[in-house]
Amino acid sequence: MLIGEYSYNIDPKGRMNFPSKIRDYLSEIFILTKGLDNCLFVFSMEEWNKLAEDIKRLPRSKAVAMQRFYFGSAQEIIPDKQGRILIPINLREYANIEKEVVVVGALNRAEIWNTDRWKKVCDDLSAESIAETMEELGF
Amino acid sequence: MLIGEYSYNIDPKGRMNFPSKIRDYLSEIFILTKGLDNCLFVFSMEEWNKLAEDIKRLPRSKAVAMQRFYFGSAQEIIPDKQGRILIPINLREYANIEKEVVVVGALNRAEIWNTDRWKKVCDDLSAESIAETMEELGF
DNA sequence: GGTTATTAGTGGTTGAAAGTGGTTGAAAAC
DNA sequence: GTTTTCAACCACTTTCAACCACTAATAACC
Repeated sequence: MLIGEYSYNIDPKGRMNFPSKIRDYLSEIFILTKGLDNCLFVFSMEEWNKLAEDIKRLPRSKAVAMQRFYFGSAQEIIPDKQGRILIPINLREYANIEKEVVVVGALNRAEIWNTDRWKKVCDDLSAESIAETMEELGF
Repeated sequence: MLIGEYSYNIDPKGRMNFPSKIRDYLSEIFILTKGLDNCLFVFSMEEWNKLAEDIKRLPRSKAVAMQRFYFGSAQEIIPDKQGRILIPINLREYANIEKEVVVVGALNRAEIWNTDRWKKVCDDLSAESIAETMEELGF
Protein backbone atom coordinates (compact mmCIF):
# COMPACT_ATOMS: atom_id res chain seq x y z
CA MET A 1 0.00 0.00 0.00
CA LEU A 2 1.35 3.41 -0.95
CA ILE A 3 1.19 5.93 1.86
CA GLY A 4 3.04 8.94 3.19
CA GLU A 5 4.20 12.36 2.12
CA TYR A 6 7.74 13.18 0.99
CA SER A 7 9.22 16.57 0.04
CA TYR A 8 12.05 17.25 -2.37
CA ASN A 9 13.58 19.96 -4.51
CA ILE A 10 14.18 19.60 -8.19
CA ASP A 11 17.84 20.32 -8.92
CA PRO A 12 19.03 22.63 -11.70
CA LYS A 13 19.28 19.70 -14.10
CA GLY A 14 15.64 18.77 -13.66
CA ARG A 15 16.31 15.75 -11.50
CA MET A 16 14.25 15.00 -8.43
CA ASN A 17 14.71 12.46 -5.73
CA PHE A 18 12.07 9.80 -5.41
CA PRO A 19 11.24 8.34 -1.99
CA SER A 20 12.95 5.03 -1.39
CA LYS A 21 9.91 3.61 0.39
CA ILE A 22 7.77 4.17 -2.66
CA ARG A 23 10.53 2.97 -4.97
CA ASP A 24 10.67 -0.27 -3.02
CA TYR A 25 6.96 -0.77 -3.48
CA LEU A 26 6.95 -0.06 -7.18
CA SER A 27 9.36 -2.10 -9.22
CA GLU A 28 12.58 -1.07 -10.93
CA ILE A 29 10.56 0.59 -13.64
CA PHE A 30 7.26 2.40 -13.40
CA ILE A 31 4.85 4.68 -15.24
CA LEU A 32 4.37 8.42 -14.90
CA THR A 33 1.27 10.11 -16.38
CA LYS A 34 -0.87 13.19 -16.11
CA GLY A 35 -3.19 12.96 -13.12
CA LEU A 36 -6.34 14.59 -11.86
CA ASP A 37 -6.35 18.12 -10.43
CA ASN A 38 -3.07 18.92 -12.15
CA CYS A 39 -0.94 16.45 -10.32
CA LEU A 40 1.04 13.58 -11.82
CA PHE A 41 0.24 9.92 -11.25
CA VAL A 42 2.80 7.21 -10.65
CA PHE A 43 1.70 3.63 -11.31
CA SER A 44 3.44 0.35 -10.82
CA MET A 45 3.60 -1.62 -14.06
CA GLU A 46 1.00 -3.94 -12.59
CA GLU A 47 -1.49 -1.20 -11.80
CA TRP A 48 -0.78 0.42 -15.13
CA ASN A 49 -1.58 -2.74 -17.02
CA LYS A 50 -4.81 -3.07 -15.07
CA LEU A 51 -5.76 0.48 -15.95
CA ALA A 52 -4.90 -0.12 -19.59
CA GLU A 53 -7.10 -3.22 -19.62
CA ASP A 54 -9.97 -1.31 -18.06
CA ILE A 55 -9.66 1.47 -20.59
CA LYS A 56 -9.72 -1.06 -23.42
CA ARG A 57 -13.02 -2.42 -22.18
CA LEU A 58 -14.70 0.99 -22.11
CA PRO A 59 -17.23 1.90 -24.78
CA ARG A 60 -15.44 3.67 -27.56
CA SER A 61 -17.07 7.01 -26.76
CA LYS A 62 -15.46 7.14 -23.35
CA ALA A 63 -12.28 5.31 -24.21
CA VAL A 64 -10.96 7.92 -26.58
CA ALA A 65 -10.61 10.63 -23.99
CA MET A 66 -9.08 8.26 -21.45
CA GLN A 67 -6.61 6.94 -23.99
CA ARG A 68 -5.50 10.37 -25.03
CA PHE A 69 -5.16 11.54 -21.46
CA TYR A 70 -3.29 8.58 -20.01
CA PHE A 71 -1.51 6.91 -22.90
CA GLY A 72 -0.65 10.20 -24.48
CA SER A 73 1.10 11.48 -21.41
CA ALA A 74 2.56 8.25 -20.07
CA GLN A 75 6.29 7.79 -19.66
CA GLU A 76 8.31 4.82 -18.50
CA ILE A 77 10.55 5.91 -15.66
CA ILE A 78 13.70 4.24 -14.34
CA PRO A 79 15.36 5.97 -11.41
CA ASP A 80 19.12 6.47 -11.58
CA LYS A 81 21.56 4.80 -9.20
CA GLN A 82 20.85 7.38 -6.52
CA GLY A 83 17.10 6.95 -6.85
CA ARG A 84 16.40 10.15 -8.76
CA ILE A 85 14.03 10.53 -11.68
CA LEU A 86 13.76 12.99 -14.53
CA ILE A 87 10.32 14.42 -15.25
CA PRO A 88 9.65 15.28 -18.92
CA ILE A 89 9.01 18.95 -19.58
CA ASN A 90 5.44 18.52 -20.75
CA LEU A 91 4.49 16.82 -17.52
CA ARG A 92 6.37 19.38 -15.46
CA GLU A 93 4.41 22.10 -17.17
CA TYR A 94 1.14 20.27 -16.72
CA ALA A 95 1.69 19.94 -12.98
CA ASN A 96 3.28 23.36 -12.53
CA ILE A 97 6.39 21.74 -11.15
CA GLU A 98 9.48 23.89 -10.92
CA LYS A 99 11.29 23.50 -7.65
CA GLU A 100 9.50 22.34 -4.54
CA VAL A 101 7.73 19.03 -5.01
CA VAL A 102 5.76 16.65 -2.85
CA VAL A 103 5.30 12.94 -3.49
CA VAL A 104 2.18 11.53 -1.89
CA GLY A 105 1.10 7.93 -1.44
CA ALA A 106 -2.47 7.20 -2.52
CA LEU A 107 -3.12 3.49 -1.98
CA ASN A 108 -2.55 1.97 -5.42
CA ARG A 109 -0.61 4.87 -6.91
CA ALA A 110 1.58 7.78 -5.93
CA GLU A 111 0.98 11.41 -6.82
CA ILE A 112 3.50 14.15 -7.53
CA TRP A 113 2.46 17.69 -6.66
CA ASN A 114 3.76 21.19 -6.77
CA THR A 115 4.23 21.78 -3.04
CA ASP A 116 2.12 24.93 -2.85
CA ARG A 117 -0.71 23.27 -4.72
CA TRP A 118 -0.62 20.29 -2.41
CA LYS A 119 -0.72 22.49 0.67
CA LYS A 120 -3.69 24.30 -0.72
CA VAL A 121 -5.47 21.04 -1.45
CA CYS A 122 -4.82 19.90 2.12
CA ASP A 123 -6.03 23.17 3.58
CA ASP A 124 -9.20 22.92 1.53
CA LEU A 125 -10.01 19.49 2.91
CA SER A 126 -13.02 20.06 5.05
CA ALA A 127 -12.66 18.65 8.54
CA GLU A 128 -16.43 18.33 8.86
CA SER A 129 -16.85 16.26 5.76
CA ILE A 130 -14.09 13.92 6.85
CA ALA A 131 -15.60 13.61 10.31
CA GLU A 132 -18.94 12.92 8.68
CA THR A 133 -17.59 10.23 6.42
CA MET A 134 -15.75 8.64 9.33
CA GLU A 135 -19.01 8.46 11.20
CA GLU A 136 -20.74 6.87 8.24
CA LEU A 137 -18.03 4.25 8.15
CA GLY A 138 -18.44 3.58 11.84
CA PHE A 139 -14.98 4.71 12.88
CA MET B 1 -9.63 -1.87 24.06
CA LEU B 2 -7.45 1.22 24.11
CA ILE B 3 -7.84 3.34 27.22
CA GLY B 4 -5.86 5.68 29.40
CA GLU B 5 -3.89 8.89 29.18
CA TYR B 6 -0.10 9.07 29.10
CA SER B 7 2.20 12.11 29.09
CA TYR B 8 5.66 12.36 27.53
CA ASN B 9 8.18 14.83 26.25
CA ILE B 10 9.61 14.73 22.77
CA ASP B 11 13.40 14.71 22.89
CA PRO B 12 15.57 16.99 20.75
CA LYS B 13 15.80 14.32 18.08
CA GLY B 14 12.04 14.14 17.63
CA ARG B 15 11.66 10.85 19.44
CA MET B 16 8.87 10.27 21.88
CA ASN B 17 8.12 7.42 24.17
CA PHE B 18 5.03 5.42 23.46
CA PRO B 19 3.05 3.85 26.31
CA SER B 20 3.87 0.19 26.76
CA LYS B 21 0.26 -0.68 27.50
CA ILE B 22 -0.84 0.67 24.17
CA ARG B 23 2.15 -0.88 22.43
CA ASP B 24 1.13 -4.25 23.80
CA TYR B 25 -2.34 -3.83 22.41
CA LEU B 26 -1.21 -2.78 18.96
CA SER B 27 1.18 -5.09 17.21
CA GLU B 28 4.89 -4.65 16.53
CA ILE B 29 4.04 -2.28 13.72
CA PHE B 30 1.23 0.23 13.47
CA ILE B 31 -0.03 3.23 11.50
CA LEU B 32 0.13 6.91 12.36
CA THR B 33 -2.02 9.42 10.45
CA LYS B 34 -3.51 12.87 10.68
CA GLY B 35 -6.59 12.84 12.88
CA LEU B 36 -9.60 15.01 13.51
CA ASP B 37 -9.33 18.26 15.46
CA ASN B 38 -5.60 18.47 14.79
CA CYS B 39 -4.59 15.42 16.70
CA LEU B 40 -2.88 12.33 15.31
CA PHE B 41 -4.49 8.91 15.04
CA VAL B 42 -2.78 5.63 15.79
CA PHE B 43 -4.32 2.53 14.24
CA SER B 44 -3.45 -1.12 14.60
CA MET B 45 -2.73 -2.70 11.22
CA GLU B 46 -6.02 -4.51 11.52
CA GLU B 47 -8.07 -1.36 12.04
CA TRP B 48 -6.08 0.42 9.37
CA ASN B 49 -6.77 -2.23 6.77
CA LYS B 50 -10.45 -2.06 7.63
CA LEU B 51 -10.42 1.70 7.15
CA ALA B 52 -8.52 1.40 3.88
CA GLU B 53 -11.04 -1.14 2.57
CA ASP B 54 -13.92 1.11 3.54
CA ILE B 55 -12.34 4.11 1.86
CA LYS B 56 -11.85 2.10 -1.33
CA ARG B 57 -15.55 1.33 -1.43
CA LEU B 58 -16.71 4.92 -0.99
CA PRO B 59 -18.19 6.81 -3.94
CA ARG B 60 -15.52 8.79 -5.67
CA SER B 61 -16.88 12.13 -4.44
CA LYS B 62 -16.17 11.24 -0.84
CA ALA B 63 -13.21 8.98 -1.42
CA VAL B 64 -10.86 11.65 -2.74
CA ALA B 65 -10.83 13.72 0.41
CA MET B 66 -10.49 10.67 2.62
CA GLN B 67 -7.65 9.26 0.53
CA ARG B 68 -5.71 12.46 0.55
CA PHE B 69 -6.26 12.95 4.24
CA TYR B 70 -5.45 9.46 5.44
CA PHE B 71 -3.19 7.82 2.86
CA GLY B 72 -1.27 11.01 2.26
CA SER B 73 -0.48 11.45 5.91
CA ALA B 74 -0.09 7.82 6.92
CA GLN B 75 3.20 6.39 8.16
CA GLU B 76 4.15 2.91 9.23
CA ILE B 77 5.63 3.10 12.68
CA ILE B 78 7.87 0.58 14.40
CA PRO B 79 8.97 1.55 17.90
CA ASP B 80 12.68 1.20 18.67
CA LYS B 81 14.06 -1.21 21.24
CA GLN B 82 13.21 1.19 24.04
CA GLY B 83 9.66 1.66 22.81
CA ARG B 84 10.08 5.10 21.29
CA ILE B 85 8.67 6.32 18.02
CA LEU B 86 9.69 9.08 15.61
CA ILE B 87 6.95 11.38 14.42
CA PRO B 88 7.50 12.77 10.91
CA ILE B 89 7.82 16.55 10.73
CA ASN B 90 4.71 17.08 8.65
CA LEU B 91 2.60 15.31 11.24
CA ARG B 92 4.29 17.16 14.07
CA GLU B 93 3.43 20.40 12.36
CA TYR B 94 -0.12 19.34 11.72
CA ALA B 95 -0.72 18.49 15.35
CA ASN B 96 1.29 21.38 16.76
CA ILE B 97 3.53 18.97 18.56
CA GLU B 98 6.81 20.33 19.84
CA LYS B 99 7.52 19.17 23.34
CA GLU B 100 4.77 18.10 25.70
CA VAL B 101 2.58 15.35 24.32
CA VAL B 102 -0.32 13.26 25.52
CA VAL B 103 -1.26 9.84 24.22
CA VAL B 104 -4.91 8.99 24.76
CA GLY B 105 -6.70 5.70 24.32
CA ALA B 106 -9.88 5.95 22.24
CA LEU B 107 -11.44 2.50 21.96
CA ASN B 108 -10.29 1.26 18.55
CA ARG B 109 -7.46 3.75 18.11
CA ALA B 110 -5.11 5.94 20.09
CA GLU B 111 -4.70 9.68 19.70
CA ILE B 112 -1.64 11.85 20.12
CA TRP B 113 -2.18 15.42 21.25
CA ASN B 114 -0.26 18.53 22.02
CA THR B 115 -0.74 18.61 25.80
CA ASP B 116 -2.16 22.14 25.94
CA ARG B 117 -4.64 21.37 23.19
CA TRP B 118 -5.74 18.23 24.98
CA LYS B 119 -6.30 20.10 28.23
CA LYS B 120 -8.39 22.63 26.40
CA VAL B 121 -10.45 19.92 24.74
CA CYS B 122 -11.05 18.32 28.13
CA ASP B 123 -12.05 21.64 29.69
CA ASP B 124 -14.49 22.25 26.87
CA LEU B 125 -16.23 18.96 27.40
CA SER B 126 -19.63 19.93 28.59
CA ALA B 127 -20.65 18.08 31.73
CA GLU B 128 -24.30 18.59 30.85
CA SER B 129 -24.09 17.02 27.44
CA ILE B 130 -22.35 14.00 28.91
CA ALA B 131 -24.94 13.69 31.63
CA GLU B 132 -27.63 13.95 28.99
CA THR B 133 -26.14 11.24 26.86
CA MET B 134 -25.68 9.02 29.88
CA GLU B 135 -29.34 9.40 30.57
CA GLU B 136 -30.19 8.49 27.00
CA LEU B 137 -28.13 5.37 27.45
CA GLY B 138 -29.95 4.54 30.66
CA PHE B 139 -26.86 4.74 32.87
C1' DG C 1 8.82 -2.14 55.61
C1' DG C 2 12.98 -2.62 53.43
C1' DT C 3 15.57 -4.85 49.74
C1' DT C 4 15.94 -6.64 45.29
C1' DA C 5 14.56 -7.56 40.66
C1' DT C 6 12.28 -6.09 36.66
C1' DT C 7 10.29 -3.06 33.55
C1' DA C 8 9.56 1.71 31.81
C1' DG C 9 11.63 5.73 30.28
C1' DT C 10 15.75 8.94 28.78
C1' DG C 11 20.08 10.35 26.65
C1' DG C 12 23.80 9.76 23.62
C1' DT C 13 26.68 7.42 19.87
C1' DT C 14 27.49 5.31 15.52
C1' DG C 15 27.17 3.22 11.06
C1' DA C 16 24.40 2.40 7.06
C1' DA C 17 21.39 4.34 3.91
C1' DA C 18 19.15 8.26 1.86
C1' DG C 19 19.76 12.46 -0.39
C1' DT C 20 22.55 16.12 -3.09
C1' DG C 21 25.95 18.11 -6.14
C1' DG C 22 29.10 17.76 -9.70
C1' DT C 23 31.78 15.46 -13.68
C1' DT C 24 32.31 12.84 -17.73
C1' DG C 25 31.51 10.61 -22.01
C1' DA C 26 28.48 9.00 -25.56
C1' DA C 27 24.91 10.17 -28.57
C1' DA C 28 22.07 13.41 -30.83
C1' DA C 29 21.45 17.84 -32.93
C1' DC C 30 23.11 21.54 -35.54
C1' DG D 1 33.06 18.79 -37.38
C1' DT D 2 31.41 21.20 -33.56
C1' DT D 3 28.18 21.91 -29.98
C1' DT D 4 24.64 20.49 -26.94
C1' DT D 5 22.19 17.39 -24.22
C1' DC D 6 21.53 13.95 -20.98
C1' DA D 7 22.23 9.53 -18.77
C1' DA D 8 25.64 7.13 -16.10
C1' DC D 9 28.88 7.61 -12.69
C1' DC D 10 31.52 9.24 -8.67
C1' DA D 11 32.09 11.64 -4.37
C1' DC D 12 30.36 13.99 -0.49
C1' DT D 13 26.92 15.28 3.13
C1' DT D 14 23.08 14.54 5.90
C1' DT D 15 19.79 11.92 8.12
C1' DC D 16 17.97 8.47 10.80
C1' DA D 17 17.44 3.87 12.66
C1' DA D 18 19.84 0.60 15.56
C1' DC D 19 22.40 0.14 19.47
C1' DC D 20 24.38 0.75 24.11
C1' DA D 21 24.35 2.57 28.64
C1' DC D 22 22.13 4.67 32.32
C1' DT D 23 18.26 6.37 35.55
C1' DA D 24 13.66 6.20 37.46
C1' DA D 25 9.68 3.81 38.70
C1' DT D 26 7.18 -0.17 39.78
C1' DA D 27 6.44 -4.78 41.35
C1' DA D 28 7.88 -8.84 43.90
C1' DC D 29 9.80 -10.93 47.67
C1' DC D 30 11.65 -11.78 52.12
